[in-house]
Amino acid sequence: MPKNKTDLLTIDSHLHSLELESIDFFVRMMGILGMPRSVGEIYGLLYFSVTPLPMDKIVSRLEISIGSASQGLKTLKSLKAVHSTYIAGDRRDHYIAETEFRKLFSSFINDEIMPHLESAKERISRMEKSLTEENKKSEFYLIRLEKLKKLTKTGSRLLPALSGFLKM
Amino acid sequence: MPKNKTDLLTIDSHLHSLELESIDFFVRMMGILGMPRSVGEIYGLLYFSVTPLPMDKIVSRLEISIGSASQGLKTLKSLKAVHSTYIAGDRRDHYIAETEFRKLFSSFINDEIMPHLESAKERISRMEKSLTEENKKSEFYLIRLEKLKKLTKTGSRLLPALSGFLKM
DNA sequence: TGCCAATTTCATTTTTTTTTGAAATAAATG
DNA sequence: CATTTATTTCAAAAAAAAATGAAATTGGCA
Repeated sequence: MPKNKTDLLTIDSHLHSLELESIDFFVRMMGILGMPRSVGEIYGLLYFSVTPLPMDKIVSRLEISIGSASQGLKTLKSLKAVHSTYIAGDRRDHYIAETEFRKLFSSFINDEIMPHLESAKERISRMEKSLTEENKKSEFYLIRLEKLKKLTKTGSRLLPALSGFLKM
Repeated sequence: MPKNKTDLLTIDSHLHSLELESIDFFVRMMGILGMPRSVGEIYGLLYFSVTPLPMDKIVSRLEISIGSASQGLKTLKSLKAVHSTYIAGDRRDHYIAETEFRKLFSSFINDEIMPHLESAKERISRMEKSLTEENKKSEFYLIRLEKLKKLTKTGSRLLPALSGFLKM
């Protein structure tokens, strides 16, 4: 039983409406970035948690499996969207949401987008190699290839710079 | 039977290696944007097609179903990534890839991202309403809400402006 | 060192998304 | 206006992605 009103926010079996909205918010946000539901749920829960939460609390409050929780936290850690903190006398890891979205975007871009852009460049080289002598004389093919190169070049310059613009 | 070498690129049953690379390229690109495989395939094929292609050619060359082709073209049309063109004496629509990626991004942002940001704002209002009197006194909750507001504000300013920067 | 709680892994199940193709619809032609 | 051709729709099937939870592993601590 909760000792007082404030404790209502931390009972295992109950999600406060603020938390529900937060979870909903981040499930959709993460969804835009192609992240699975569980990742958004976990981040949404942590975002409004005053105290760091251990995995088993996350599992019980969100009612998700420990597998999902573990995998979701792994993803969030790799994105630097959460980090764990030490709590004296407790061997469990306790997680805190990183609230500087700039950092979050930055690692998302680096981890999820840039590798694709790198391999895209290789693919364009292969396209150039597979141009026949015939095609090489054609404006059409040369222009389209040029556009693809510009696309990847713009992408690999602009995207990493983007997070620098943000002040959040 | 093809009349000459150039026609090799347009035989139904055969995809030139340039086309294969192009399809691969755009399947992955569209994948990043959360688009299904078929959408990337169709765009990839059209991107290096000198002549506009009717749906049935797309179906036979990519070996996809007419349902996929129809749905994929619908998606691409709504993104302004392709448009159809009139060919005299042929009642089929013939499709051309839009190669100004700036336009493509612009409509992607408007169609796929902005609506989410709009509803995110509503969700934040609901969060404010569900703050208890207790919470309202807490720096913690107020700061987190402030950050969410800044996030959506930055998003809805920056994203539409982004395509303006691009010269592609 | 051996035990035990915490976490990760991964084969399986469930859910969601995408594709398929037949039927319905629309649109041009004779 | 009947017919043929092109396209869309949509229920069912297939494929892909995500969640589950038991077993394996890790790592602290007694």
